[in-house]
Amino acid sequence: MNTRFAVATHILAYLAHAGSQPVSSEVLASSAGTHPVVVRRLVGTLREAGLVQSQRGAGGGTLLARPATDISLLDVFRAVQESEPDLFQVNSTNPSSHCDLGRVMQETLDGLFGPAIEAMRAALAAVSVAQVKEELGKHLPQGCPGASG
Amino acid sequence: MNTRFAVATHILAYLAHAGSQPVSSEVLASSAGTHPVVVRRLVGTLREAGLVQSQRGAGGGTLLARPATDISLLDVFRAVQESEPDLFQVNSTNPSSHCDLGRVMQETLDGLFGPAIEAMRAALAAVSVAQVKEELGKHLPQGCPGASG
DNA sequence: TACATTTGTAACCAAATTTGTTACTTACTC
DNA sequence: GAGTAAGTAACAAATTTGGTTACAAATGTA
Repeated sequence: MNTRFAVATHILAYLAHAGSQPVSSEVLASSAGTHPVVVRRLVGTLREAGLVQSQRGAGGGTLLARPATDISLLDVFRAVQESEPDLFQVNSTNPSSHCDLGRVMQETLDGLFGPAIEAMRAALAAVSVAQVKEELGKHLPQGCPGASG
Repeated sequence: MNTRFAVATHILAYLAHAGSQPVSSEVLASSAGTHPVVVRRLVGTLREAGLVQSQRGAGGGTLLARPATDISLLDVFRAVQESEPDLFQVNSTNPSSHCDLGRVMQETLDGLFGPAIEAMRAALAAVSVAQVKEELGKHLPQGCPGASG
């Protein structure tokens, strides 16, 4: 199973809530239910994508690189899912010897799956990390971090 | 990488082309560039989903269980992708101890990702195996199986 | 009946992926 | 200098995936 996308969204929603206050990998890991090193790895990916920035040393941590309203779930998806969804990939290492049917099939599938991928991307692009934070706030019971504000 | 969806579509397009003539797993495997047993495994899944039917013994093989125009890529996706896309799953085995944030996050993500999944499903539902076959025919160079008809 | 063919399926292996973990270096604050 | 926290390499365990062999069950044909 692949939890990186969900964990990344979790982290970004948390950072959105923390505002300009850097959050340590330890705190993020505790909240996301994983290991600090896993968080740092993931944060590294998000940093390369320009979504967050980090500060080393005492009092350091990670914070959003731009407003939460300017980060869409599509940005997160692109950053974390190294390639476009591999759901639609043929076995390119073993092309059919006959007429290179493998390549033709790939072309055909690309053309037919394109709209599906585009539709999903559009839907993801329509949701921002800020919205995720808002939704989280609504669902959180009172007395939890973020529930009040 | 997960090639089952593409290989399944490949197989179904081939069967659509073959019409009422059963096709052996050996032929399908050769065309899809994989192993006959892999094809039989996949065909087994498609059979459970009611998309194909098989005949054992000499002259046996697999054929479509209903017209290719009545099999959508969404049918294939559902049959082959055992669960809904796990792209959007949180690490449920390790929920955040504090306020069960993990569960709340899952609920929130489900609500926000829902439209993305629905959009992709709708796009997949709009394409039939018959259309895939047609597209393949267009792309195939002359002299290949299926290029003429 | 005997035989060839083909599916159904179990079992196993190798490769890749994912997550967790330890350990260590680098950088920054006090 | 001491303490804190990120960056990163390395490794292990679990899971997934695709390929392969082997064999039983079913089916058509001589």
